[in-house]
Amino acid sequence: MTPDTQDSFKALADPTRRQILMQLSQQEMTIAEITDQFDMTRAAIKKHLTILEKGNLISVKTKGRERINSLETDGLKTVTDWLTYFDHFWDNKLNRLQTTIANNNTDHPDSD
Amino acid sequence: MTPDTQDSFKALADPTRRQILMQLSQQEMTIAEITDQFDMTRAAIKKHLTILEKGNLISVKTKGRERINSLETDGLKTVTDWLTYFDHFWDNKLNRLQTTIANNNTDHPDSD
DNA sequence: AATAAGCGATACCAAAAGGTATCGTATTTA
DNA sequence: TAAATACGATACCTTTTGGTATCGCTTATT
Repeated sequence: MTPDTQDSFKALADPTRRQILMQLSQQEMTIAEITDQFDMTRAAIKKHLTILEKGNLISVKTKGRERINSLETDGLKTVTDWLTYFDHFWDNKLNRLQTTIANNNTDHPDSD
Repeated sequence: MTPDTQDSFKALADPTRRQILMQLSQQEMTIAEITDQFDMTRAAIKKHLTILEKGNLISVKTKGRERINSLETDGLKTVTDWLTYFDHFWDNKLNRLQTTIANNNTDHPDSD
């Protein structure tokens, strides 16, 4: 059950799916309820939900003939964890910028 | 110059492009240098770079006949900003979990 | 001046993504 | 029990995506 970064990023790459997540952050919803919010068929929404589930962004519980979808934070954590890799660059950005400006007129000597 | 969330998310949805970003977080690189790190043609890498640039994840400066690509934090910020929308859910997750457990035997009578 | 290096742009291709239509199944409800 | 509801699954279609091959332009290099 290794968190698959690719599945999570891919799931977030579609605007409809991101909107679904925002809806689900407000309340749990069945497939039909989600479909009502969009201009596409239930089958299309179901496909999106499958992708979101694979990306660990939602979880589903069955209740009679209904499937209730709710937000799952695991996939979001996978993505934010990946993004933290760049924190050190974020911190160093000002330094790099200053270095760039300092070296702006004099090209580095050995490549001339 | 509104930051286009879709472009940034889409740019991050490909594993090759994420790897390129990690490379660029270490050092600026030309297209040829990046290509050396991957098992695909320069044309393919160039396409990825164009998508990364559109997502505000890299910037390019021309130096003679070379194009030097460097990491740009704007696109990363666009994505992290979007993700912060779910912070409140993150905080409330324990609450919701407890509520779910409490309601586990008695089906909720209404949709509250 | 001739040649090599670094790159942009385009045409082209196979596979994946996003969508619809349709049929089947399980669960409520009248 | 019969009908409606909520959904799963599949086949099918069009567009997008990720890749190659190729040509040509500009900038070094000799």
